[in-house]
Amino acid sequence: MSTLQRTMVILEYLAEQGTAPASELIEHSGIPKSTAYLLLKELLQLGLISQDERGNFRLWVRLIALGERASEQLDIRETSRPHLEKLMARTGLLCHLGIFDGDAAYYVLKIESQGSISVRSYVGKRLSLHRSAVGKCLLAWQPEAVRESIIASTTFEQVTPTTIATPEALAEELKLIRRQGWGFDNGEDEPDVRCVAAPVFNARGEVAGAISVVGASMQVTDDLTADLTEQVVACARNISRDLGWSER
Amino acid sequence: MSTLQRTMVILEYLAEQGTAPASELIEHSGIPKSTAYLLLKELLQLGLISQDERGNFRLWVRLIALGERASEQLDIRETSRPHLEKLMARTGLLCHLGIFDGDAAYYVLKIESQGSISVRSYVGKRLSLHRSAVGKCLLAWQPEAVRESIIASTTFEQVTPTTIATPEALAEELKLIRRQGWGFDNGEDEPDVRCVAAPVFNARGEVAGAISVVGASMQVTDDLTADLTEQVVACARNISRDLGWSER
DNA sequence: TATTCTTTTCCAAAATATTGGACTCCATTC
DNA sequence: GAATGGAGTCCAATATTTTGGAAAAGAATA
Repeated sequence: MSTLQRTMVILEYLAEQGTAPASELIEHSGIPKSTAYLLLKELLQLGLISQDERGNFRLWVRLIALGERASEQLDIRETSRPHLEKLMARTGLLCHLGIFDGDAAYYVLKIESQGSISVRSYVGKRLSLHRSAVGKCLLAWQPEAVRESIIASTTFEQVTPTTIATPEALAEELKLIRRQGWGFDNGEDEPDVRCVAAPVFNARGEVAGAISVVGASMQVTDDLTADLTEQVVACARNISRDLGWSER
Repeated sequence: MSTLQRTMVILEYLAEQGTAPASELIEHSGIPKSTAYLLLKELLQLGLISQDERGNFRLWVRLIALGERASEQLDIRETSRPHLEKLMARTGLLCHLGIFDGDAAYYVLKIESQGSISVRSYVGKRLSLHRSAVGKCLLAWQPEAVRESIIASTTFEQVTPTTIATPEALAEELKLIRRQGWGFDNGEDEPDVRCVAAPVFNARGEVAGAISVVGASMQVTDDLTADLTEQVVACARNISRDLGWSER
């Protein structure tokens, strides 16, 4: 495992835990003690982490700086923001933009509704590709080779009663999503949470991201779904147009 | 130069430039070609950067995720936000919170005023410790050893007519800042930009950050300064209290 | 299509980082 | 105050990464 991979393990762990002592980082990462201390020292020097008076480490200011610049420079994020704000205003629901990376999706923009619901989400949240509406949308429009390979390497833990359980079922659902032009999540990752998502395309016609509205199942009732879907799809299409996409 | 340092050079360059081809990164960083390609490949795999169809690199989603978590977990930032919002409402000026790291200060929070001024700043912006109000405040209350060593290693380029030019002048000014409890910047980094800053202390009485209000010199006139200073100092004190600080 | 230029990959030698284990330091317990 | 145990450092042997140069693959031009 390279230094960089090890670094990511440590930073990700701190991102989750907030703060941790060296011993915990060593145990979690499995890096030999002596190397770990060298690595931590270097991360400190680079301002990626800091250490408080009790010796605990936490993420630090250089990461904030880099993350902020990365956000600003992500075109799709800035393009989507006004559209998602409108969508949120209309639906009153929590809205997200997610993008695909490697073997997962990540929220990169979150527009909160006033009556903040109990659904916990945050920018940077990692989403499974087969247990989230955004993930499934992103996966559905990946090039076939990528899609196949991801399906093949997915492990289908049964997280809730509705979690997709087999590669066949997933492939089938992705086909459905492509056909209808939008995806959904009916409590597949967290019970009682429902999402509707739609893909956003760039000028080259590739899927650049996916937007979703999220709500508790009492908010996203079956009656509402049709209307909601229409709004999400329309919003996604508007963003795509702003990104230079045009149908056919 | 270690892999991690090289990585930072590349990421920082992309943070500045937004996007760059491999050749440019190689030239800028001075990393040998073959190593650079290996490094870029690894950064791609980790989702720290991405590559568009033309081969250009840019910062990517894992950095957004890490930066976002780092922000959220920075207590002083969340504690300061409401106070700075109030300060902005009262003064109508751009407000910042900056923290110290190693040999520079960084903005970690920015509260913009409506009539957005021409002063360009952003979260993550790196500030010189001797040419900014926030930097000078942070430096003024560092432990003496740190302060001395930073003064000794500072290079005093004359960026504007008012830039502090010698170690002696800097030491003198820091003494003044400590005595009066607040700092200022009279176009020392950018001509025509004025700032007033005050230090924020944590429960242990250490300087944890500094807040500032920024404006063009026509906005921050001499008449206004006294009143502004009072407000900034009061705001900083309130934040310090929220962080558990108590005077003596 | 041939030619040139640029980008990217490949390789074995050289440089660098990593490692286990022993050691120091310091706080806590007996 | 001796004994225990955790945290952190140090070192020379070992493993890994880095490197320049050469070659391959692509792009751009003629």
